Amino acid sequence: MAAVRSSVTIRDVARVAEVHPSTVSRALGVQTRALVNEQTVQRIIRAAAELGYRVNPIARGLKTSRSCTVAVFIPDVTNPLFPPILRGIEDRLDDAGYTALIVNTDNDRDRERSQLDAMCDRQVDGFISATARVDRELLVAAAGRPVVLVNRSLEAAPVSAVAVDDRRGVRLAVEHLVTLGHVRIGHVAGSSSATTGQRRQLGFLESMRAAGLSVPKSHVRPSKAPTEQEGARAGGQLLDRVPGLTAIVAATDLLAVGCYDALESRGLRCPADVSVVGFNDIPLVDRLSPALTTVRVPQRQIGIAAADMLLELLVDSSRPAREVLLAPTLSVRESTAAPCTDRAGR
Amino acid sequence: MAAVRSSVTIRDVARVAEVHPSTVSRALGVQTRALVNEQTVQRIIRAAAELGYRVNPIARGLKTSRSCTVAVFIPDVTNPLFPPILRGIEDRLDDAGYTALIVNTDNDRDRERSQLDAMCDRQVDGFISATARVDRELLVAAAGRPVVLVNRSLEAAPVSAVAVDDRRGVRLAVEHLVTLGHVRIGHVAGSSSATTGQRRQLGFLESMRAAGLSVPKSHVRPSKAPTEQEGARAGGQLLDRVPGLTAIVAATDLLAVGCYDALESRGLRCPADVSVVGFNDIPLVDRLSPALTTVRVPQRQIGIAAADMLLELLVDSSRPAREVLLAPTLSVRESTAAPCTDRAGR
DNA sequence: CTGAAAGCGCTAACAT
DNA sequence: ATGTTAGCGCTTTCAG
Repeated sequence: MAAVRSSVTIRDVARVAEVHPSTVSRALGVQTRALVNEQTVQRIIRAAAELGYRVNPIARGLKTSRSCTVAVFIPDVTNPLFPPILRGIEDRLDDAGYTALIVNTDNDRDRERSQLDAMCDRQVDGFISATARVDRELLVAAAGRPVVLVNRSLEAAPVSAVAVDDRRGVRLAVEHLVTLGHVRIGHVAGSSSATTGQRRQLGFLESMRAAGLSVPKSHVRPSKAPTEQEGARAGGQLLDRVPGLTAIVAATDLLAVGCYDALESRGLRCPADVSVVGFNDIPLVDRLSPALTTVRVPQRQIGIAAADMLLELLVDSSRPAREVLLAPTLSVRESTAAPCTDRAGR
Repeated sequence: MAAVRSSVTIRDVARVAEVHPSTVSRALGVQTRALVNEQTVQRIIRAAAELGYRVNPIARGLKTSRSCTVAVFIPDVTNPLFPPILRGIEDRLDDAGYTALIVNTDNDRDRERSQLDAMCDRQVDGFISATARVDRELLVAAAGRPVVLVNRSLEAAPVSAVAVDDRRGVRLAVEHLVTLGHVRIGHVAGSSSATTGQRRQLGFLESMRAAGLSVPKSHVRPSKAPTEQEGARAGGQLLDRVPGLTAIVAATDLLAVGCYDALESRGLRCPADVSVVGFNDIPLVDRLSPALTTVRVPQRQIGIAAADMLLELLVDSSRPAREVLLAPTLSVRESTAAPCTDRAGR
């Protein structure tokens, strides 16, 4: 009972249980337990508990070259998008006895490369990557270890992935605006080098068309980074160049917040003059003024699903790659309203 | 040059460099390099590079019982307070060749205990803990490995710690309010079981006294958790029970946001009727309406300092424990203003 | 069903 | 300055 910490080895247990160390190993392993007499198993388990034995994963890892460890690549924990995903991943991995090693890449290619090497050195059993850029070579470098992508996908190679259904999310936003009576709707697009950015833009074009609305090129403005500054810049361009614009769908909450700034600096009000919809539903956007209408993404579920998928691959790495899309919902708040019918110069 | 991944061992390098494996080990170790002929070192390094050799930390760890790994305990990554701290820790540890293992404890005692065991099993070299509760026994269980506390301290034992100077932070807030002309100032206190909660409350009492202001018991309301709900509850009590209250210092941003709710539900305006000050300066509080005046905490610096401290201890575990307090600053925004001189029933 | 033996890749005395 | 030897704690053939 008394858990005497540290350095009780398998040999100590063997001595007490009066068996050979290898028998202890067998008795304590879930897979191999069947190979040993039930009586003996009990005796060994009792001895182990008595001594406070705990298996040493390092030693085991050296022998088996498995570490029960998974590398998780994200751009930056500090981006409020990722903590819930991370939490989901960690909780799930933890249940399965795995530990996550978090790597912040800042979307820096060199950093990604070197950390990938470092993680391989540490013998991680697999990878979950939520970074914007996923080079084929990185996957190759994963050296046959399973990889699950989050919010990204790779056309070039069949890699398992989990993501929110971006197109559906944008469709919810557009349909909401259309129902309110909006016709001239603009899109502040995310980076086109990110899968999410591409898909959300595609979703925007699709659902506008489905609603019978035209989308001249000028209605879509790209942003370089999902920041308030970029949102203000791109949103501002939209406002300046599209006469009669009454609504903006932003690819990201922070971009949407930037649109607030763009509106304010032009003396326009939200939602009276222009409605704004965000994407992600990060903390506190429900308390802005106006509270942001946004597409809610089940971040934690995404993390859980990604971890589940990786765990499956860890058991059977031959499983075919598949992509899971999770359904978003729309949180309607104060930043969207019916368009004002009588507008001055706009 | 060609980095052939996987399983190039020290023996392969030895073969190519035509030396004994142990010489390779010495030549590649920073500490032991001096013991071997410069020429030989060069030859070995070249051979290693050629073969794409990478040391196997698992094997090394088994031998040295060091893992170049550090466990970081936080309540929850999802709390916006922690990501910047985490980032600071990870960046610093990474520079030193260490990897952080993040544990979300949810302030759950059992979870903490079991994870502590798990981390010991994984042979972490040290601990950084930012959890609210730090039991002595946990430290004991750390089994002699160095520990650094973040935003916490332990009277009972001499443990190294890094934190923001809570008292000074609250003093900045109180002095700001006093300068604006406030006299009846209330405090929504954090959990008294957390060091930060205690210190901020102490700081409040101190600085009120220093300003010559009285603080009846009714001016301080405790909260059970740093959430908006608790802020609304405790802040509401303050508003209901303290006639003529014109300002609230909250122990946390989220508590402050809760105070916004309490004000609104009573038909009071911020800052016109009551000023509110928060603590931490988490993302987006600068965009609330009104933008929250709050004590800015150098989170990332705290993380960096904690990692530095642990790294020192890792080098020399006999270093005496010390506590480092980092200076906060005040971000004055819109939620504070001079008190209204003519007020109706309040 | 259990014991014996070997070895994962590395390091650290000890010897030369 | 380098080689020899032993072994970290565990798993896994292979025998019995």
